[in-house]
Amino acid sequence: MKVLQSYIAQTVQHLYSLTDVSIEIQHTRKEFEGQYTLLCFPLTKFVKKSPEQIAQEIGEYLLKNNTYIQKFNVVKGFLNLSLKDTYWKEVIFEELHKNPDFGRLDIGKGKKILIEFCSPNTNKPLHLGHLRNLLLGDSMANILAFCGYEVIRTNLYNDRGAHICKSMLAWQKFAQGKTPQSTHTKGDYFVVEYYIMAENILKEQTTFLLEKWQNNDFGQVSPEIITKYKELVDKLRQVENSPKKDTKKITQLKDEIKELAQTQTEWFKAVQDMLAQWEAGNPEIIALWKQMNAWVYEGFERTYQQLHIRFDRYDYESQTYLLGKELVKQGLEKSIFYQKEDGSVWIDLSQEKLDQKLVLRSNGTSVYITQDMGTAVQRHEQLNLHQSIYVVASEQDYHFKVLIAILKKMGYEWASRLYHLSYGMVYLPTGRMKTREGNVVDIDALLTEMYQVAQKTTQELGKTEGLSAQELEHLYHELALSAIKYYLLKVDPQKDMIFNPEESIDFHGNTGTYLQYTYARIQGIFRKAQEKELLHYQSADTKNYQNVHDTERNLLIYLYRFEEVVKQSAEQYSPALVANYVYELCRLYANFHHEVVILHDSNPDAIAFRVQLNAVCARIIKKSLELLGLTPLDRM
RNA sequence: GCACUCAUAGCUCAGCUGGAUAGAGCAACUGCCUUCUAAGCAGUAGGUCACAGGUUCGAAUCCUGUUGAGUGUACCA
Repeated sequence: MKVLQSYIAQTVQHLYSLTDVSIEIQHTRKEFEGQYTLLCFPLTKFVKKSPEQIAQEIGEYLLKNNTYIQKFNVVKGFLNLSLKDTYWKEVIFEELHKNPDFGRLDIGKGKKILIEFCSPNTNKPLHLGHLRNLLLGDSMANILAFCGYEVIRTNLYNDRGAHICKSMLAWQKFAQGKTPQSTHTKGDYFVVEYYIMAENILKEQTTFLLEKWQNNDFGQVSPEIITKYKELVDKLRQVENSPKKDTKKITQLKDEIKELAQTQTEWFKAVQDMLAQWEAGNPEIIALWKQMNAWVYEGFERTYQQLHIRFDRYDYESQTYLLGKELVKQGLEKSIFYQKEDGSVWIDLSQEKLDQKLVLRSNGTSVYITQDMGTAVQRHEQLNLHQSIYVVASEQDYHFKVLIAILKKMGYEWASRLYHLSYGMVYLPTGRMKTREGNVVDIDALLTEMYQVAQKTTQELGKTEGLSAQELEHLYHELALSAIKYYLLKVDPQKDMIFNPEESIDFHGNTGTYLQYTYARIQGIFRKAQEKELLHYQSADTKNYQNVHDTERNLLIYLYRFEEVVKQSAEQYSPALVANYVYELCRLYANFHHEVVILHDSNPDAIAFRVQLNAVCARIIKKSLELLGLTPLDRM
């Protein structure tokens, strides 16, 4: 396409003496004859002729002067060009066939890039939301590495804070020394039981307290809290009694009241007390904290292994949450931040339309954003990074806008290269997942279920003769993974999506299974070739092959786009582009496979060409699958 | 209230960043296993690209407004 573009640029220069015009070429739509189409409309601005006339003139010139042009036709302002078989064989096929690394780029050569993904709390098993995060991060890392970047994969564990103390406190009070080992439970599932216990106690105590408050029984509650409570209740009444019922506002106010009551419960105070002890370094608390987190990490590791996802490093919030305070101090001196009377520190981002933002509490402790500032600066200084990518849910769009704006204001030149790879929510057909309501799909359970479906379907089809039990197990697991991974990755990251469990286990149509099936068929051809002793065709000369079939040409054109797709997916941070590409490629292969017989033909040149084309397809599909984090399967 | 994101077939999603008659899969219907894997292929049916304006040779795509949905919103992480 680039070659063609330069030919046309020369033509335009020769015919109209124009140099700096954009030459717009695209692939010809199926309904029309030809493979490439030049849009002549843009040229009408410079040449005082109709687009049809320009198309005709360029077409005639190219036909006369370019060896690869076979014929052309003009529809309105579209110049459709058909290229000779020699072009497909000698230019396109040659490059695809001779370059075993086709698609690999060096746009990231010498650049170090850090990608942070997953970043879970250490109090519950990983669920569907984490899965989308993990898959996006993993695939993005693969794609960037394929583009030449030195990629560092990191996972930031949210391992401290009140939410962690909740499960610790519940364990301390109720576990009677039980452990994951003693109960034969996976660590993350073990810990979440205590987290849920803690949440329930908090809920019970809150409800109890609210009932008392409604009857004006405030006990020892401080006057400020009482006034605040009464204010909120008044507001709620106003909204409820106003003619247009703002349900969103009502639930918001109700939540605020609940939160207020929560802070007055015994349980909440005990949690806060534990957090304070943790921060003070109480050895007993620290030991418990380490123990419980270790259980969770062990559980997480098993899930990562199942998914074939690895990290190069782990960051722990407990080690980074104090970072950033020094930066605030420096920024205060440079008047990037300002201090209020109560001692809290703020930044004014109203010029960026992001309002005022707190960066240090009045008691001098840091908030979430302070920590992120510190972590970003530390990473860039220690690792000499070119860029950082944060794979984090779209709920935090605002947070990352603020973070990047602050770092820019502080004068870090790399701040403009921080990128928030924001991905949309994963909903169930029944709505949003909520731990409390128990409609959470967690990764382990999903994998188990998919494994069973893969097993059942495979057994019903009965095509796995001769495979050992171990090989079968591998097959089922990889099929299950392929289905899930592709299902989540094919959707544009930034869009919210609905995860329909029934649809995701469907193995027909636009699915990961289909991709694997296509790949397995390709490999099947090579097995057959070996059986029939036809493998010598792999290195045979294809120069004499005439009459390239339509399906072959379509494959060549599409295979050749792989490089462009890789580049785009890296630039747009979207594995979905690779996913959709490889699906379309598999469809074209199925087409080819259906239309021509690869291993039987009266013409040996045809067999040679097709066997070699088959090999190129195998390579590009394999690479695409790997970029998405799927393990290509030779048989299924 | 304000900010950001989204709206395409009954459902789930594409649509190469402004190009031709908007594409797949699922679900429904019809064909195709005596040649390389039928987890497949071919076909039928299904659309006011939320709505209304604007920009221009040309708009699902860009701009403005309206409606609807989601998310966030100053001492939680």
